Amino acid sequence: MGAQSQIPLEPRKTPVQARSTVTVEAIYEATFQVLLAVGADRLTTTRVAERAGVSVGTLYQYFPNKQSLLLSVLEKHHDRVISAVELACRRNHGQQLSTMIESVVEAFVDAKTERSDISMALYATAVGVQERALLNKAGKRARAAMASMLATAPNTKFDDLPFTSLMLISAMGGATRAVLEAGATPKMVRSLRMQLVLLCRGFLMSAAGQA
Amino acid sequence: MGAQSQIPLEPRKTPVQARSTVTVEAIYEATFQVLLAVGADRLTTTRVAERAGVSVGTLYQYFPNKQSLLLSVLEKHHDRVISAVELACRRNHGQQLSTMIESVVEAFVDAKTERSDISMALYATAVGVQERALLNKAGKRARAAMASMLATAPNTKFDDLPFTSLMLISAMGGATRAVLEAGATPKMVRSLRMQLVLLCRGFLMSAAGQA
Amino acid sequence: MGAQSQIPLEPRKTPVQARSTVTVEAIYEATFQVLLAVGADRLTTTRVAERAGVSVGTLYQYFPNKQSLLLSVLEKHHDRVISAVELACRRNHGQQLSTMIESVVEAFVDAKTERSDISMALYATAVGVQERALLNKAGKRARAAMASMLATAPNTKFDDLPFTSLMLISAMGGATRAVLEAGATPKMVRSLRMQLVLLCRGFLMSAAGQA
Amino acid sequence: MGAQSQIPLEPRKTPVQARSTVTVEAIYEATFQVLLAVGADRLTTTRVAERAGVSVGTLYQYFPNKQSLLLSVLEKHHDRVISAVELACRRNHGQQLSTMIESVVEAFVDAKTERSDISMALYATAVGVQERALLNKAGKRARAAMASMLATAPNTKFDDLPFTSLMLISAMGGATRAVLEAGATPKMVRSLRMQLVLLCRGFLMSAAGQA
DNA sequence: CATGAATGAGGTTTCATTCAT
DNA sequence: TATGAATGAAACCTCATTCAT
Repeated sequence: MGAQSQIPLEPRKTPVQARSTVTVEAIYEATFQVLLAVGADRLTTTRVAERAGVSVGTLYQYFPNKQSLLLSVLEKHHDRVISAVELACRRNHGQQLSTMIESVVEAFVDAKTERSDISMALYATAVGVQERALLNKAGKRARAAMASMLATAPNTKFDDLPFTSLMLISAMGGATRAVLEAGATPKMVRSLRMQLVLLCRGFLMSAAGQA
Repeated sequence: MGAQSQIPLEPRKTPVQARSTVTVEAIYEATFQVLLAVGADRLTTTRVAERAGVSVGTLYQYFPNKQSLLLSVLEKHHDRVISAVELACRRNHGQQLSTMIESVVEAFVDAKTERSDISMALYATAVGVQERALLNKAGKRARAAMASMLATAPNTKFDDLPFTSLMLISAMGGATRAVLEAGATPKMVRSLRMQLVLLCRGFLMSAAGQA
Repeated sequence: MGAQSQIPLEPRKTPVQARSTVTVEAIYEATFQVLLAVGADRLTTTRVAERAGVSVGTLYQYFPNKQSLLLSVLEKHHDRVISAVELACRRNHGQQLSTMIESVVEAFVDAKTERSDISMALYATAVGVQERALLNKAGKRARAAMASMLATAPNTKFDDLPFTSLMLISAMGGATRAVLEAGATPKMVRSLRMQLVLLCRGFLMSAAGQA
Repeated sequence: MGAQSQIPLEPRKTPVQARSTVTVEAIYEATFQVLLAVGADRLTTTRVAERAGVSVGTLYQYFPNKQSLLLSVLEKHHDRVISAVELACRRNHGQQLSTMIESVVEAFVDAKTERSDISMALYATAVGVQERALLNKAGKRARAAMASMLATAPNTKFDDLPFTSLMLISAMGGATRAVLEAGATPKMVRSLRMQLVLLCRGFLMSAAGQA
C-alpha cells in the first residue's frame, strides 16, 4: 500500500446499475467485517472479496487497488459522522449555548456509537499520508460547522473561534475513542454523553467573553 | 504482523553491555525515522536495520520479530509520556485544583511535544490487539495517577473519579493529537496548553461537587 | 498466449455480411494501434475492443482467442507484403536481372514502408512457434516467387537458386527493418531502395555463372 | 513488463563474491533455457528461478524485475556478438576489402552461430521500447566499428559510409536470422558464410568509388 | 556476536474468457 | 448478435526470517 505512494485513484467504476450498487455495498461491509475479524494487517483483498461473496476481479473492477478500498471505507464513515454533526450544527444556529452543546454532542456520540464496530475497525487502520489527508478534511468540515454555529450564540463572543472549535471536536473525538476502546457498554455511553456536555459547556463558558 | 497473531515475545535479550544499549537505541531511533520517512506499511526490518547501521541479523538478535520491535517502540514512547504525567500528579497531591490541572497539562503536552515526530510516527501505526493492550495499560496508569491526585484536592468531591479521569486524559490526548496532526507550530502548542487548562478546569468545576 | 500452446483456432466466422467486415477491419486496425500505443505486452483484448469501438464479447465473436487475433493480424500483413513481391516477380519473368531486382526491391520496400507503423508494431510482437510457422510460410512463398523469376533470367545460371533467393529476401528484410527501426525518414527510405538494388545486383553478379 | 514502462532499473546487486557470480550466471543460463523451452510469453520469473535452482527471492535480489532480467540477457548476448565484430574490424584496419569482409563475416556468423539456441531464443523475445533502445545501441556500435574499418581500405572511397555500414550489418543480421530460423544445419551455415561474403563484397564494389 | 544472501509463503493485481441479459 | 460484469487462474514481487560464514 505504501503510506507515501501517490499512485492510487478514485473508485474505478461508479455503480449505476442496481446490481453494482449491491456489489459495492457488500464489499464495503465485508471490509469492515474483515477489519474487525483479522485486523488491519492481514486484511487482504482476497479475504475481503471472499467475505463479500464476489471474486477478487470484481473487487478490482470497483476499486483500483487496496489502498483506494480502504480510503473509500474510511471516507464513507467520516462522511456519515460529519454529516450528522453538520446537521445538528445547522439546526441549532441561534440557540442557547447549552442547547447547542447538547445537540451536537448527542449527534456525534450517536453517530460514532451507532456502529461502534466500524468505528473501532477504523481506529485500527494505519494512518498514512492519504488517510491523514482524509482525516484533516473531515476535521475541517466539522470545525467549520461548529464555528459557524457558535458564532450565532446569543450574547456571546469567542476570541479564537477556529481553535475553540478544534478543541471541542478533538476532545469529543478523543473521549469517544477512549470509551469505545474501553469496551463501551450502554451505561458508559450514557455517561460519556453527559460528561461530554459538561466538558464542552465548561470549556465554552471559560472561552467565551459574555456580552 | 497480524493483529491477532499471538506469536510475539519480549525483546530477546536485555541489553546490559554498553554496546548493546547503543545498538538497541540506534534501532529504536531508526524505527521512528523509517516510520516517518516511508510510513507504517513499507516499514521493513531490513530498512530499519539499514538506517540503524546494523545488519538485519543483528536486529533479530535484539527483537525476536517485527511485531516486538514495533511494540517496544510504542511502549517506550508511552512510558515516557505516562511517567511524566505520573510525576506531575505525584508532585501535586494536595494542591489546588487549578494548580493540579496546570501542572499535568504542561507535563502531558511537553512530553508529547518534545519529540512530536515520534508521536506522529506512532499515530501512523496500525493498532492491532497487542497495541490496543499496550494503549489500555498506558491509559490505565495515567488515569490511576490522575485519580489519586484528584482525590487529594481540598474541599472537593467527585462522583465518578475513574470516569472523570478518563475524560480528562482522553480529551487531552485527543486535542493534542489534533494539534500535532494539524501542523503544531510553537504558537499552536502554546494555545493548546492554555485552552487545555481551560477545558479541564471548566470540566472539573462542573464535575465536582463542592464540599 | 503461450508460445507453444496448441489451443488456437482459425477466425471463428468468416465475415460475409458488410457489417461484420467493417467490425473485423476495425478490430485489425485497433490491434495495430494498441500495439503501437502500449506495446505487445499490455495489449489486452479489452483494450483492443475498446479502441475498435466494440465490446470484448464482440471481439470474441470473430476471434476465438487473443492468439488467433494476433496471428490473423500478422498473417494479413505478411500477405500484403508477399503478394506485392509475388506480383512483381511474376511481372518480371524473363526480364534482365537488373530490371528484376529494381522491381522487386521497389515492391518490397514500398509494401513494408506504406504502413511502416504496422511493420514496426509487428516487429514488437513476440515470436512463438505459431508466429514462426507463419513467418516461415511467408518466407517460403517469397523465395519461391523470387526463385521462379530468377530462373527466367536470360543468359544466367544460378548454382543454388533456393539459397540465393533466401539470401536476397532476408537481406532485404534485414536492411528494411534496420531502417524502419532507425526512424525511416523519406530520405532514408530512398537511400534504402537504391542501396538495396546495389546490394542485390552485386550479389547476383557474383552468384550467377554467366552463360 | 509493459513496453513503455519506465520504472525498471539496472541489475540490483553487482555480484562481487564468487558465489553470487555463480548464481547470476545460473540465472542467465536458466533464462535462455526457459525461453527456448516454453517461449517468451510463459516465461515467468518463478520458472526461471526454478530452472536456475534458486528461489524467486534470490532472482529478485539481482534483478529488480522481470524486464531487467530480460534486458540483461539481451544485452549480454549483443555484447558478445558486437565485441567479436569490433575485434575483427580492429584487426583488419588497412587490409584489402576482401580480407575485411571475410574476417567480419566470419566473426559475425561464428558469434551468432556458436550458441544458436540463444540467438533463436532472443529472436522470440518481444521488442518493446527498452529492447529497441538496446538493439539500436548495439547496431550503432557495430556500424561504427565497420565504418572505421572501411575508412582504412586502400584505394577506396565510400560516399555514405554510415549508411553503407548499416546496409552491411543489417543484411548480415537478416540473412543469419533467416538461416537460423530455417534450421541452420552446419552445411547451411557454411553456405551462409560464403554467400554473405559474396553479398557484402558485391555490394561494396558497387558502393565504392575507386580512387 | 555480526553479517547479509537465500528462502518461499503469501499478497496484490491483471487479463483472457464466459455468459446472462 | 452485442454487451460488459463477473470470474479466477496465474503472474509478479515483497519481506519477515534463518543460518552458514
